Amino acid sequence: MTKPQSHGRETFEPVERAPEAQAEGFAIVRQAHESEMAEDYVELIAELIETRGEARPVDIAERFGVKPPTVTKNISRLRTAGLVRRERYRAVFLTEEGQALAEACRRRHRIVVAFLLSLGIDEETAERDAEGIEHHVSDETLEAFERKLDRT
Amino acid sequence: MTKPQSHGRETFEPVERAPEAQAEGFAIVRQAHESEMAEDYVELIAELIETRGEARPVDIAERFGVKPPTVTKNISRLRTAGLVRRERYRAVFLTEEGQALAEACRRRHRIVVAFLLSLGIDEETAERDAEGIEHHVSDETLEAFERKLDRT
DNA sequence: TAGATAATTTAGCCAAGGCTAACTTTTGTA
DNA sequence: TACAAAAGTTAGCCTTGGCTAAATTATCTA
Repeated sequence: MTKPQSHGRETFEPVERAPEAQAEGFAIVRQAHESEMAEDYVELIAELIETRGEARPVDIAERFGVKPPTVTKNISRLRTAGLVRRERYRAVFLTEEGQALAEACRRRHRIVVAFLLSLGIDEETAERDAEGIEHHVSDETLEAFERKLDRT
Repeated sequence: MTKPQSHGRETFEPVERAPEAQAEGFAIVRQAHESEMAEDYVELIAELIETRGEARPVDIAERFGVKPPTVTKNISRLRTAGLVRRERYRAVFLTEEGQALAEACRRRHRIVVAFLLSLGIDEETAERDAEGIEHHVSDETLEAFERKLDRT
């Protein structure tokens, strides 16, 4: 089934890593998961405000494929985190902090998508994979993506 | 702060996507999160068995940076899922299915790491980013990574 | 402008995956 | 071989992020 391959480490024994280093890596991944919700929301909210002037819970729910009560709950978490400002039963807006985060996330998202496209991946797949990948791309890796793009 | 860039879409308006397509993308990401635990565990268990003959909960806990009770709980979930076989108070082993999954995950992991290294990213960072990224790489994207590696 | 419809929230449920404290079993050694 | 230390489990707690059903508020339209 798995045809013999031959790039780099493929044939080496697994890289030996100190348990603590490995544990730290998993801690980073767990942490990334915790900020994913916030990042996805501010990103989408910024997009909705830009394209239609406001971000309504009903639209957020539709885009995420989630029910309205879930959005209400998450929005209130974002409010607690200081990323979002709003009045009950009204549309959602971003605080300064929320805007800054959204800006950074959208930039990263664009870079990841562009990078995947540059590998010859189709748009649909690039967009979907980027959604999951972007939250786990370190600054170093993002820079590497940019470098590759610039010399295309 | 953000210097003007110029790769691909960077300067375009956000890609307009149908809400359903976007929702499906997020559903896929959520699904990936649900299988992450299983994938990380079988991957590590396979590694431990290979390097020291058995996978003990205490070692699994250390590598993940997690407490033993968490490992017990998750192992029992894997058992329910048919990925793992074991007796109480004993080391953990993989079922056929578990081994197959571990094999696929390790292969994917190696490819992602090798690909990041090929971009000039340092080992430590490549290893850490791969940990998060690997679970969100589609078959198409994995193939694209392989193609790039093969022509290096 | 009143009443129907649409949007939002509240309350309460669930599973996942963390944790600590306390208990049991296994292992290693005096 | 008995007992101390190490490993594993159990019980019970917490937060996150889903859900449904039902209540409330806003909006649209006849």
